[in-house]
Amino acid sequence: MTIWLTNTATRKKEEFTSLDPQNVRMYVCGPTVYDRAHLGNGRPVIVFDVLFRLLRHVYGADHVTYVRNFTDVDDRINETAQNRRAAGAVGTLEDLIRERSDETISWYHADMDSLGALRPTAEPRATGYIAQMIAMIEDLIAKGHAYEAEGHVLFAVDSWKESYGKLSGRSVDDMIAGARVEVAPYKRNPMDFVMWKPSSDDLPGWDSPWGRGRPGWHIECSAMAYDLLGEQFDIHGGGNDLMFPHHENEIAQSKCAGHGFARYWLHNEMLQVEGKKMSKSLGNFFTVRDLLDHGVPGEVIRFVFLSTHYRKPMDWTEKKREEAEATLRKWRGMTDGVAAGEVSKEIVETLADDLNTAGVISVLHKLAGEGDAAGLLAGAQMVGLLTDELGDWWFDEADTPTDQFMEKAEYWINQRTEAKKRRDFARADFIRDRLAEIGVMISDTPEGTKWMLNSSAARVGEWGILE
RNA sequence: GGCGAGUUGGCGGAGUGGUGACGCAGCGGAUUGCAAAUCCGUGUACACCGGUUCAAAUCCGGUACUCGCCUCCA
Repeated sequence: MTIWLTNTATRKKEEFTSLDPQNVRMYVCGPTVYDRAHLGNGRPVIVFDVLFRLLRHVYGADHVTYVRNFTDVDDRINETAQNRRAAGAVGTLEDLIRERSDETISWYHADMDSLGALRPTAEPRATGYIAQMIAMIEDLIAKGHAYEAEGHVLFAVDSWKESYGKLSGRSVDDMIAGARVEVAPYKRNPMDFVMWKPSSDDLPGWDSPWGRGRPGWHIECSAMAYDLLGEQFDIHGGGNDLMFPHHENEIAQSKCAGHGFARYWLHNEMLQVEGKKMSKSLGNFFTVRDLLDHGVPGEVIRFVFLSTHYRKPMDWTEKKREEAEATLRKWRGMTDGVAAGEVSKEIVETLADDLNTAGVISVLHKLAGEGDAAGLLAGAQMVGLLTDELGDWWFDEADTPTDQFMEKAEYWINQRTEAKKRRDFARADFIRDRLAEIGVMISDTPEGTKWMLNSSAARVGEWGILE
């Protein structure tokens, strides 16, 4: 089985080979834990979860290391903590910062679990690797790739000028021409970026050779990847908005420290909402939790995400949500009580072709059309769909929520059957429509009336509307 | 301005040198008290202009348009 991946570093689809098939290593940039994850944050999580599953399938579940960090050094976290302290919260600033990060991480876990994402092998927090970052910065200074200025330590892009910008296809000179960089008199080159910056007393800080301060954003990934994955590893992933400057800076730091760093770079395209960029100003900004709370099952979100290739912009629309739900409802019904078969070769090959998840869904449709429930289930589970964990939103009569609900439902279905026998179709249709509102979906079959429960119905359990 | 991605039938979305993927919707039919579901049937698609080729939606060049990044936003 050959896996093909589009490597941003070469702009080509390449055959993937691992440095060590016994331990395939992948690093993905995780969230800054200042607030709930928005829907866009979910995309790389699902994309790289699928890759993780594929790698585990090909190399074995115990032979893949997947690291995804939590950035818990951030001014927005500090701000929340400061506000809480001002509002009378007890504890030191560090405690309050920790509290904020902890709660955000627990939300993130809950939300991403709802999308059916496996937990990575390791989820390091930046604050746990300050010593490693300091050591790396010292090394870069010693090697002449970084310098201290006014309490800051900056990376000197001129010391790496020939390679800086290669990943994102820019040159230092072009970027300076654009000149959208922070003006700071102490920078040798305007493109130089901060690896360490001083902290005032009301900000979190750690002692360092350059005084009490905190790390810049990029150094954490270089340090953690080195510590957890070694000098060189297989795959580095993230959203394509991170390509520049974040990934470019990671590369500069790590390569200049003498590390081989990542061999394959993967970037997912951005998410849009109804054709537009999701942003607070457009009023189309929402979190994963918002959707879940509005009754959109995590599995439906996952399906919609998988239906677009990861290198294309993905448009979240209400219509896609509806179609995804209808498809999943059908597949869930078809595979209910069925044991998963073998994952078809076609599924794995399609997935291995640069994570063609949309193609996989096509194959799943085909299997469904052929009535191959066992194959459908196995293939879907390969990409994290139709799993037990994501099935809570859907269940049929075999999984009746309560005996009372069951009794009520059967009572009214019998009432309807009686009405039908009397040829009182107005009464029968009334009952059917009300039951649908309550969440009981009826269908008459040659074997009698069957029903299933749609837990996302508007008035679940409101039997009063029938009486 | 610089860099990058994209443009496929009503909608979504694969594919990729040579028989109209697929899903949804639509239309016709079967079935049904009516529905739903299911089944059968049903579609002169590949932004535009050149080029290469026996053959291009697929390769090459250009144009237009859309989107993203260049601001510690995945």
